[in-house]
Amino acid sequence: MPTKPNELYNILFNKFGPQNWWPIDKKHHINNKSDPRFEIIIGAILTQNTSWLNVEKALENLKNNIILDIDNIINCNKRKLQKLVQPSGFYKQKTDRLIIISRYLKDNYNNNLSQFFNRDTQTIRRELLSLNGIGYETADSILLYAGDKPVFVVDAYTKRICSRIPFKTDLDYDSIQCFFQKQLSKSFSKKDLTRVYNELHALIVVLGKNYCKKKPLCNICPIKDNCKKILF
DNA sequence: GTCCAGGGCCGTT
DNA sequence: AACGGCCATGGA
Repeated sequence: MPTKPNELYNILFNKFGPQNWWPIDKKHHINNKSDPRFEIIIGAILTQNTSWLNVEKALENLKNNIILDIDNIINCNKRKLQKLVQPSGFYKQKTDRLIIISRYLKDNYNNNLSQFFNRDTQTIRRELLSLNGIGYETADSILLYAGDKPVFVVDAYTKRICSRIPFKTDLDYDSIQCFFQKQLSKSFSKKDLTRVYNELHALIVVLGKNYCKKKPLCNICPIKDNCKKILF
C-alpha cells in the first residue's frame, strides 16, 4: 500500500507537533486594534518565492512605521512603502500587489474583512485570483489562514514531496490540491478539515525546509520508511 | 562566489 | 498547455 496523505499528516504531526500557523504579531494587533487577518494577507504576498526570514524583516519595517491596516497601505507614500518592503525582495511588484489588494478590499468591502470572508469560498477564491499578483497559492493561503476556509495549500515543497514519495497524482496545482482534499476528507471529519489542512501545509513546510530539500537528507528524514526516493 | 527561498506574470512556442 | 525569463533580497 502506498503512503497516503493522512499517514503523512500523522507522521509529521507526531514528529514535529502542532505548528499553529499563520505566524503573526499578536501584540501589534492588540495594541493597535488592527485585524490580524490583514497581516496574513500581507505576509502571503511578501513570502512569494522568498524566505520567511526576509519577510519578517519587511513586516518589522512596516509595523515600525505604520499600523498594519488597509488604509495605511493605501495612504503610505509609494516610495516609502517600497523601502519598507525591500528586504523581502521583488519589492516593486510586491508593493504594487499590497496596494492592489488593499484598494480592492477598501473599494468593494469597505475595509471589512469579515464581510469579505463571510461568503462562498469559491466566490472569494475567484475574486482573489482575478487580482494581479494573487495566484493559486497566495489565494489559497489567504483563504485557509486568514479566512479559516477548508482549502488545502499547495506550494513548491508539496510538489517536491509528492513527486518523491510518490503520491498517485499529477503534479500540477489543481491535481495535487484535489488529491489531498479528496483523500483527507475520507480520513477526517468535516469539522476537522480546516485544522488538518492548516497543520499539514505547515508541517510540509517544516519537512521541505529541513529534510526534503532540493538536496534531500533522506537518511535522517522522518518519512524515509514511507518514501521511495531514497537518495543520500 | 553560488544556491536558494512558504510565486506569479508575461511573452514565446 | 507548457516553458523560460524576469522580478531582488539576505542567509547558509
